Amino acid sequence: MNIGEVADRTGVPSKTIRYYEDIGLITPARTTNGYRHFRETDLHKLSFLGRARALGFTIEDCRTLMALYEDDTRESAKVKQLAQAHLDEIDQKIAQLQGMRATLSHLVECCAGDDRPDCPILQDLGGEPAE
Amino acid sequence: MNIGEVADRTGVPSKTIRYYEDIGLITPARTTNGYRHFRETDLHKLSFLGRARALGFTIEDCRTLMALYEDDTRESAKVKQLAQAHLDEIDQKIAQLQGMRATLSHLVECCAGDDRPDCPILQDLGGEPAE
DNA sequence: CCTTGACCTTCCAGTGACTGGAACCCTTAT
DNA sequence: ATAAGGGTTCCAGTCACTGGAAGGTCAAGG
Repeated sequence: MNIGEVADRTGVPSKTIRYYEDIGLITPARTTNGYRHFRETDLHKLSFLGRARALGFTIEDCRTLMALYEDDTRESAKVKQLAQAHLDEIDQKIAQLQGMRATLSHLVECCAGDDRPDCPILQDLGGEPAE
Repeated sequence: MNIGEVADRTGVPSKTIRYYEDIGLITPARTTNGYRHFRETDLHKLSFLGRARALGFTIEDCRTLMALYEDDTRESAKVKQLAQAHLDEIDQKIAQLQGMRATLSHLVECCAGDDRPDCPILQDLGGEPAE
């Protein structure tokens, strides 16, 4: 299978697939004309990567997860630890965004949003405490 | 005032201050020895930038916001529009992260996390639907 | 006067995870 | 013969910094 079809079937763009080969996440075979030749295992790996990335795991996490996936003697504790750490990061990000959201939505509500220059958003950014 | 003190007082790192000058967000004066010389207005701008960045505005948004801040004839509607658009983005990000969080926390809960290899997290990433 | 240490300067490279584009090769159909 | 639609490599750009090297400046202490 060529890269285009793989991209279609896994949802991972060709560019990204080439990039993943570059950084050693996959190692597709080559045909005599130099084209990449993808087997089922490559498809499977790419789908795995796509899902892991969609869950927000970093590339390095994905590398580790793939290694664990292919290791029959793994301890599930390692996987769980990685996932839990990632979950904690997600929670932190959510909390940070919610903090931003709270401040910003308050400011947006306070701003008249008309043709006059008075603006509590700019006042706040300028250092005047918003009420 | 030199860059170090400005960094301390605004909370914006020296490196970042130099970067902001580089991209034209601030234009501090120079003393004869080549050191940057910061006035109160520069401090004020940097604090403004620090707060805007903390709210997650992009650098380009900050540029626009600063221009509006310094424009006495601005229409607050423009500021509000920018802030609202950013708020929408934040909401999208939060939603995306909460989606990840939901899936991941479910998987983490399902995983025994012991010395055995069985792991619903990897099963799911590998394409076997999680229950 | 010399040195030490804490500043400051510029410039270049790297981060993460791609993405866009140029320049070129291969295959198939018309 | 040629055109379309694949594929290939390689280089540059994204965003907002951050780290580090190599060197200039300044105030204090010996």
